[in-house]
Amino acid sequence: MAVDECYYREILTSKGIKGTRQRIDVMAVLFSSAVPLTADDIYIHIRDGGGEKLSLSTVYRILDTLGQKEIVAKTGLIEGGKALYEIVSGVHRHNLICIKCHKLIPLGDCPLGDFEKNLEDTTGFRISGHKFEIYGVCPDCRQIKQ
Amino acid sequence: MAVDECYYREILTSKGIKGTRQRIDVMAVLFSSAVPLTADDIYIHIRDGGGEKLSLSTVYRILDTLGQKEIVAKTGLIEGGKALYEIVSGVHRHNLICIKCHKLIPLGDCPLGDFEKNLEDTTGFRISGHKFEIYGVCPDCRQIKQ
DNA sequence: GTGGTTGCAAAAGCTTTGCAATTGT
DNA sequence: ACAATTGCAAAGCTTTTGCAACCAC
Repeated sequence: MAVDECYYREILTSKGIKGTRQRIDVMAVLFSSAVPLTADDIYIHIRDGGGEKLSLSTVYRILDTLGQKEIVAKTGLIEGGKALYEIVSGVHRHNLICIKCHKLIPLGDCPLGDFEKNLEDTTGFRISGHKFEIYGVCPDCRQIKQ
Repeated sequence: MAVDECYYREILTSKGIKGTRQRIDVMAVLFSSAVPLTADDIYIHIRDGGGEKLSLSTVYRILDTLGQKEIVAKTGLIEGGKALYEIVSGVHRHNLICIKCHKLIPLGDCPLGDFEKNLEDTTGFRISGHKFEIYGVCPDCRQIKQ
């Protein structure tokens, strides 16, 4: 995917940082994921996928750097004790998470626009964003019924 | 507050676990807090407050035990790398969090009941709960304007 | 008295950091 | 060429765990 690669490199250089192989790989994984990922998820994905050389500490450093450039955001949520990261994008996504099989289903719309607007008026906060995850049991796991 | 103490002890024994000094202290701190707390918050509060003897690992163990008894819940959110815990209550609470000073303002209502009901119908999930936190800049920090 | 709990210290994660080697511009 | 970035290993966190001492029932 040379096209994507150029795109990611362009984003990086436009923010004044180098377009390294490792940064591009991390961005590619995050951009192609519908759900937030842990640093370890990203590390495993790149190591087992492309076969590129990469260390876990580099992933952490890249996530931190991309966070400062507002390309990536730490979600503030944890999964199994690990922090979750996602691409910052105009599109607003939330997930439906199965508490049995841990499947994540991305939801299309965000129903919270009006609520936030109302909140700005009543509290004086300038609202910059929110985290919203819904938990339940997915249809498959309901059938298994254990 | 002997009254509260009896109340907490009663909750514990009704769940089949012992009403120890440490458990009662932890419950007292959590019940009196409007916002979720870290294990360390609770530890410091008890150690510096009542002067009772307590170790941090005990706080973690108590939070785990109370979690299994569904008296307390790990929120799934992190604050400065530490997990947050809160009392499980029928009342549904969410927080407005200032990204500058990290103040947490509890919000009264949960606007998500209808949304969840709708989601159950369209996805087949049985929804059991959700996490919802809103981020922004509080009025104080907007004035400082840095 | 007895089993459940605690304290302490050590271990086990996740994440960060120092430093020499490497790489992108 | 040079500064930025990476890899490795070690350190720094929070959280968990083993075990002897202790305490609520």
